[in-house]
This record gives sequence, structure tokens and C-alpha cells, in this order.
Amino acid sequence: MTGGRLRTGEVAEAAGVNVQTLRYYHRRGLLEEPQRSNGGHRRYAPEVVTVLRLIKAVQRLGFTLDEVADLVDAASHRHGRRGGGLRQRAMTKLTEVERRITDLQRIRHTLIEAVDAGCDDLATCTASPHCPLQL
Amino acid sequence: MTGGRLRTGEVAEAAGVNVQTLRYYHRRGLLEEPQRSNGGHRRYAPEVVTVLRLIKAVQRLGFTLDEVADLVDAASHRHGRRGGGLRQRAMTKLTEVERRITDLQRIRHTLIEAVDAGCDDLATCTASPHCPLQL
DNA sequence: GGTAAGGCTGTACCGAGGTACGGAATGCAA
DNA sequence: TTGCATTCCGTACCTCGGTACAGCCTTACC
Repeated sequence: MTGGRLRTGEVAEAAGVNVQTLRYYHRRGLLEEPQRSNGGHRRYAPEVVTVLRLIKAVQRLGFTLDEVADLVDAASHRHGRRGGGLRQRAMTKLTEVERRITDLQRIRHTLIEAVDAGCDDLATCTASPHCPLQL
Repeated sequence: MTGGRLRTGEVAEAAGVNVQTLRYYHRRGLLEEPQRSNGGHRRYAPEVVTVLRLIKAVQRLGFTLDEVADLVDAASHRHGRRGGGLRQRAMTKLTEVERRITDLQRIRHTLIEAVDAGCDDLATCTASPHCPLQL
């Protein structure tokens, strides 16, 4: 299991990210630097593709790259009660997401009211008594 | 109704925005330039405060400043079928908002699954068969 | 008239998550 | 060995909605 190392472009393609994004993730400390060829080109172990997909999956759950870096970091050198807290972090993120949902639902109701009010013009709508925008 | 003009700081304070924001809105074409004093200081009609509050209200509904500028523009020189379409734009924005809500709800479910799965560490969680993150 | 507060302009910066560019060096196949 | 594709690195740029700063000028009040 030591052969078959991948070059930057191959990794990027396999993981569905841009080559620049890969370099950016290295700079951000999300991804550790792989081996290099004699000429300095990166030679990735194939597993990095899974790591990238994991990063993208966690990101889709609403975690920022800083949070992802933290999580990945915790996961990599977990020894004796270091690393983890994933469950706690997911719960925190969950309440954040729920708050964003209720915000958007309030916005949704206001938009529905605006559509129902039927006025088609800002100036006349805001002047009317059933304008849903409170100024 | 020609007296009582306001200076920049007074308008900003009354509308609850930063002075710089006011200038920024002028640059963006959201707000038309008011009269000036001989020395070049802006002299606002008091109505601009309402306009600012309107902008903020529309923005809270999820419209970008470009869209707000468009709306304000349409409202100001509405003559013969120009201006309007507010209802249509609100409907479009409504479907956008609804899509964001369903996205967030999907994320919410995945987070709940992750919490329920109970694994506290990325590395072990992704290796387990009931990991909710599909890579 | 003096002086402090406030306003003027242009320009730079923030954060988040990338994306693009330029010029040089490397890798790989024919 | 030649030639083209790919990668290297540093740096600049992008969006969005502002915010901050510097250096000078105006206004308002006493």
C-alpha cells in the first residue's frame, strides 16, 4: 500500500475541488502537506481524497473552515481525552441552524404577506395601512 | 415643507446606520444625493430617514443591495408601466427563501443523526456504518 | 474671531472561502 | 532529447456589506 501516489490535479479532480482550493486548504492547515518528489511536486496518498470529501461534508453541515480545521486537528492527534467533543459541537451547530431556520421562516411569512397585500410598488405599498414592512 | 434639513450625522443617527454606510449607499446608487450647503455639506430632507428604514426592511427580507437599488429605482421613476414588479420579485425571493429553509432542514436532520449516532470523534465516526456523513 | 465638533473626499481594510495570474521549474511520453 | 502539460510559489483579486483612516474644510456656538 505504498505505491500509486497522486498528483495535485488528480486529487483535485477526484475530490471535485479546484487545484487552488487544495493549496488553500494546506495554507489553512486543514490538510497536512504530503510527500514531495525530488523536484518538489506533491505526491498524495490516495486517502487524502476521502479526507477532502469529509471536509466538504462537514462544511455542508454549516461548519466554517476554522471549525473544520479544529475538528480534523482533534481527530488526528486524539490521545488520552484529547480530540472529540464532536457530539457537543454538533449540538451547538444544531441550535445555530435551528435559529437560522426560524429567522428564515419569519422572513417567509413577511414575504407571503407582501405578496398577498398585492401592491406592486414600493412607494404606494409602504403608504398603505396593510403594508407588511414595518419601518 | 422646505425647512428643517438634516445633516449627515443626524440622518445616520435617526435611521440607526453608520455615517459611512450612508456614503456607501450613495455610491451604490441606493440613495440620491441631496442638496449641499455652500461649503459642500449634505443637507437632507427628513424623508430620507424613511427611505433608509425602508431599505433596511427590504434588506431584512433577503434582498441584496443591488436588488434594493433596482426596486428603489423602479419606485422612483414609475410612469407608464415602468416601476413595479414588486409582487413578482417578492414571489421569486419567496421561493429562494423556501429553498434555503429546506436546505437547512436537511442539514438539521443530518446533525440530529450525528448527535444520535453518539460518536464523538471524526475518525471513528466516519468509519462506523451508521455515520450520517456520506462521503 | 476663536475653537471644537462634525463633515468632506479618496482610499484601504475586514472576513469567508475561495479563484486567478505570472513566470519559472518539473514530469512524462514520444 | 524535445516538447507540451502540469505543478510550483507568491501574490493579487473576487463578492458582499459595510467600516476605518488620514488630512483637510465647514459649521455652530460663545
